[in-house]
Formats: sequence, C-alpha cells, structure tokens
Amino acid sequence: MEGRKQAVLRAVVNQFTTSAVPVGSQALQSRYFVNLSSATIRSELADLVDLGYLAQPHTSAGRVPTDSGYRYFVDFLMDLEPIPDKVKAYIQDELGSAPADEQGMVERVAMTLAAVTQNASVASAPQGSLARIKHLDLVSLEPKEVLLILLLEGNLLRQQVVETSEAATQAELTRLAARLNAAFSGRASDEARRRYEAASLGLEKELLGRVIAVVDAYEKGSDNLVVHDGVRNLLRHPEFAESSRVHQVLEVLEETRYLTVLLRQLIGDSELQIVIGSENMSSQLQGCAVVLTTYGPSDRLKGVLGVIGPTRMAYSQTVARLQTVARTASDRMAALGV
Amino acid sequence: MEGRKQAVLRAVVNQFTTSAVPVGSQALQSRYFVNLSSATIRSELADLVDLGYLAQPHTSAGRVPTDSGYRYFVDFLMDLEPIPDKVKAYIQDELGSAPADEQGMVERVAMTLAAVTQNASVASAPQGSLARIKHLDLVSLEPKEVLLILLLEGNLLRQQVVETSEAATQAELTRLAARLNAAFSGRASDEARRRYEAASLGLEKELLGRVIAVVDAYEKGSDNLVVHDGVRNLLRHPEFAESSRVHQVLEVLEETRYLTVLLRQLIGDSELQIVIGSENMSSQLQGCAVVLTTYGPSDRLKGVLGVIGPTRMAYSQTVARLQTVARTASDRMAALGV
DNA sequence: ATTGGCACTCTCCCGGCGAGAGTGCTGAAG
DNA sequence: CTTCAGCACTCTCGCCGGGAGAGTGCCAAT
Repeated sequence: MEGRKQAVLRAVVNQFTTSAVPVGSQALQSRYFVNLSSATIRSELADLVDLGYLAQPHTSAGRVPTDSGYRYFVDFLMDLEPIPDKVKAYIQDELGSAPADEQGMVERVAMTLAAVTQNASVASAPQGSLARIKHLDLVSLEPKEVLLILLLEGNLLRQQVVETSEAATQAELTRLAARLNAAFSGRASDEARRRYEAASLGLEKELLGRVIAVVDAYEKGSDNLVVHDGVRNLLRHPEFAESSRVHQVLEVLEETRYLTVLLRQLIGDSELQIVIGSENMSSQLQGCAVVLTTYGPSDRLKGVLGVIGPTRMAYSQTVARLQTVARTASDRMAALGV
Repeated sequence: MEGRKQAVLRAVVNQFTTSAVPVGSQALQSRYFVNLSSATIRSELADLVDLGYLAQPHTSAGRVPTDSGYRYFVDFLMDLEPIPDKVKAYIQDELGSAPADEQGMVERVAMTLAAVTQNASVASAPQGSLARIKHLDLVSLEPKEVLLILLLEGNLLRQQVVETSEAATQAELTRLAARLNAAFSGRASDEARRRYEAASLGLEKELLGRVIAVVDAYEKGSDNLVVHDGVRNLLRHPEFAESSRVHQVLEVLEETRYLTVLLRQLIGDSELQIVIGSENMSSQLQGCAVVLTTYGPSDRLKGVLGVIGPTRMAYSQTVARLQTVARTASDRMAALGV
C-alpha cells in the first residue's frame, strides 16, 4: 500500500478513535492534509473502502475503520506513544504499595491497568506448570481436624482443612511438619508424590494426600485466580450506550471459569497479542478488542494481563501502558518473591 | 389504612414487580379484584396517590409504587414466599462445595446469592472487632528476608514479607515461631502488643512489629474483603436499559473502599435491613434498593451480605433467599472453622 | 494526478396526526 | 355512603412527511 493511502488510513483511525463519529473527507482535509483537496481525499477513502479497510455506515456518512482496518493499523501504522510521567508515577505508586499476597497483588494490578487505560482489564495470577513446595505447616484445630497450610513457590498460600482419622496433638503435628519440610525443601512436587506412595497408612499419608490434591489443582490450573476490573470505564464509550453490549461483555468477564480458558487460548505463546473484533473471538465480544501480554516474577511463573475495550481503542496508548504495567508488576513481584 | 386499600397497594406492587409496566385499573380488576368494578379501583388508586404510596408517570398512565409505597409494602404487606426445593438444593450444593479459605468462600457466597436472587450481590468477609492469633509461622526466603504467615481466628491467613536487619537461619526462625506460638495460643491480640513492648531490639521485635501491623489492619477493618457479583443480572431489568444507570451502580460496586463503609453504615446494627431508593442512600443508587443481612460463623465474627437491584424488586423472594444463603453460609463456615 | 463544482443520497430532527390506554367525573342505583 | 356504568378528556407512542445538513461520487478542467 502506497504511503499516502497509509497516511489517510492512519488519520482516519486516529481521528475516529478520539471522536467516535464517522470521519469525512472535510474533517481529514482541515486537520491532517491541509495541502490536499477534499476531493482527493475522497478518492483515497473510496479506495480504502474497496480494500476492505474502511466502511461507511450509510451512503452519506463518513468512514469508519473495519476490523481489518484496525488490524492493518496496529500491524504497520501504529506509532508508539510515550507515557506521561504522571501516569508512570501513578503506576509505580499503585503497584509499589500493593499487598504482598497473590490475590491482593493481582487485584491491584487489574485495578491499575483499568485506571491507566480507561478500559476494562483482566488479570490472571502468574503460575508455573510445576509446583514447588517451599514450606508446609500443620495447625491443630480440633483433636481430629488439622489445618494444612502450604506455601508454594511464588509465595502462594493454600489452605485446607483436613479431617483425620486419628487424633494428633499440636506437638506431634509440628514434628511431622518439620520432617516434611526438610524432605521437600527445594524439591519439585514429585517428591510429595513419592513420599505419598511410600508412606504407610495413617496421619502422614492422609495429609500427604491432601498436599498432592492442592498441588494437582495448582498444576492443572483449576484453582487459577482470574480477576477483572474497570467495567465502569467501558460505559463511558458510546458503543456501550445500549446496555445489551455491556451485558455480553459482563457475561464473559463474570464467568471466570470461561475467562481463564479464553485468556490462555488468546495469548497462545506470544508476548503481546492484539485481538480485534471478529478475529477468532467469542461471539459475545463482537465489537470489542483485547490486548494481552504475559507478566510474572520469573521465567517460570507467567500470568496473563489484558485490556478489553471497544475496537475503537487507542491501541498505541493501550499497548504502551499495558507493557509498562506488566513490567512494573513483574519487577515488584520478583522483588517481593511473590 | 383500611384493608382494601392495602390489598390494592399489594396488588399494584406485585403486579408491577413482574410486569415492569405501570399498572392500570382494568388490569387490577381482571386479575386481582374480579368482583369489584374498575371504577371503584380507580378511586382507591387515586386515594393511594394522595397518600403518597403511588405515582403516575403521566396523566393517562397506570400507577407505579413510590419509594414510600415500597416501604409500606415491605413493612406491612409482604408475605414471605417459600423457597422452591430446587433453589434450596442449589444453595446447599454451591456453598457445600465452596473452598475453605476466606476469599474463596466469600466469593462463592456472593456468586450464589447473585444467582438465586437474579440481582447483583455484595458480600464482606466476617470479621470480629478483636483479632486472635491462632498460629504463626516464619519462613526464611533470603538470608535477611522472612515471610511471616499469620493465622487469625476464623482461619484467616495473612502474609507479609519482612526485611530483617540481621540474618537468621530457618532453624532459628522455627524456634522463634514455636516460642511465639506458645505465648499467643488462645490469647487476644493484646498479647502480641505486650510482647512487642517488652522485647528488646532485634529480630523478634522487628517481626512482632509486623504482626501488630497485620492485627491492626484487621481490627481497623482496613484489610476487609468486599466482593460483588452478578452485575450482569441487573442488565436484564428494563430500568437499566440506558447504560448510565448501570454506570452509577458500578461506580459504587467497583469502588471497594467506599463499598465497605457503605455496607457498615446501611446495616447499622440490625439483622435485616431494606433500604429503598432515596432512603439515606448514596445518590448513585437512586432507583435501586438494597437488602442486607449479617452472616458469619459465630457471634463474634460477622460479615455483611446484600442484594442490590431496582426498587421494583421481588422483595419477599429476595429476603427469603438472602436469609437462606446467609444461614447456610454461616453454618458452613462454622463447620469449616473459617 | 488533482481539484472545484454539482447533483444526489441518506440520516436526523421536527411537527402533526390518529390510535390506544387510562383516567377523573358525574349521576344513578343499592 | 359505597359502588358502578358511561363518557369526555388527556397524554403517550408510533407513524409519516418534509426540510436541513452532512458527505458522497462523478465529471470536466487544469
């Protein structure tokens, strides 16, 4: 595609992104191409319609980018936008003061991302494919009831109440915990499985069974945390004026089981992914775009971070801010050992 | 107010609740008062308008309950609706299979409540005014970095990464933890404060300082968990057709800091509270009603559970289901020791 | 290739009109 | 005093048609 056509497409996308109104040849001429006539621009626009990058809602309306128009824009035309210092500082502040636990951190990340992109955000907790048990603790609740506390790599706490068949005192439990800690330290989750197989019946076997259950849930990702925030931001955009659109998006966001899968699927194994409108997206997200990236404290532990908004989105700004949030959050989590 | 007027008001509320359309004298006559004439009903309606319980959107429209109309209805006219067995079973299932940790449980409760009331729900975690430390654990992360794990009454896990000024081995930390556990067991949080004052400088003092910080945050309620769910249900109601209404509600729900305060304030110290429309409610919730109750595993630990919907709400059904969810959740939490 | 000119098309807004719903009032009957 | 049939009245809603405005596509000239 020749240079001027590109420039026109870029101008249309930029203009439409801010005005939300179909953009006509005059508006383009006066604001972007002062030394061209509107007639020339009109013919360029007509070409871009033929190419499938633009569409007109009706005969005498201006042009609106199509999904492929946006696709071309993000692939070839987008210029990265620098982030204002105030926004950078805001991200630093919010994430710097985030709580040190998994849940609190992920929620804070989602909140910050929603705030700086003025769209809805989703975040899943960083997770590895193989759990490592960093520490384990046993607390006696009732004579035959034990609270099992597991600390996994990434400082993830898991708890389970275990009904045991035999009573045990706190002292006994403490000794057992110490023994298991020594055995597990630094090892992968297989160690727990091996000990479970080896253990004779009794308290230890019962407890190890639950440990394995927790580890399995983690490794299968079935306990994976997904949060979302900033739905209110979507409502500022005119494309969500009729609430049925909001409804569809909420169906996806509030159905967390579904959301986890969706995120995994969309991100594939790429670092940054932009999914626009009808591009392999669930039908409920028609008219929406999703920008995704991975983040996490280490190479092993990766979560997904995403922005959901209308296809008419400030892509370059969104990408820049998303990446900054991801990087800052990753650093912070690495520092905290979360 | 005489009996028949009450009956008419009840009929209007019931009818409007299901139809969402202003109800006229004919509709009432044919469905509720077959042996009265519509003219008689008209005069009753006119009286109810004078009394302030009904209003008409315009001259030739049917009647709609006012906020005080709803108020009168819930105070005097509401007949408790039995809950279908299927719904009861659903509640049992969902809460019976809920995770045993605070966060997971509260989220599940909110989800269930939203599902059975077909409205939005909010839930705050049960919390006492005085923390009790059930157990404490110290894990060495780096030579000078310790992960402090606190188990509070109610099986609430809190974690904190502590940078210490002196290095300590895991063995030393384990011994220290054992000592502190023995000291704390069964005592209120004051014990931690006392030991903190008494401790000389050094590792123990540093760690106790953080323990106190965690306890303080809990007791001040500043770490109090509030979740919401089911906003998508609101969008089914015609009063949320223009998304600006949704916007206002979301502003309240997604601003959790504000929400915590609001819940506390609305519930006061009553067991069940119904707040309708403009009754001492934040302006953003105009046109909405909130039904609240308390729940929790014990007398000491109480959280707030609420349903948010349009003022045109099936109050009796909502109250019944809310209370059932609250009771079931309380039982379940008591059983789990959460 | 670019551009001014021009006719054309389509949306949006406004006012008017008829249908329909529901009311309030009145006067008669129980 | 209550109830009720009858009736005129009022207001909304949906529909229609026309005028204004925005933006286009085409064409002939440069």
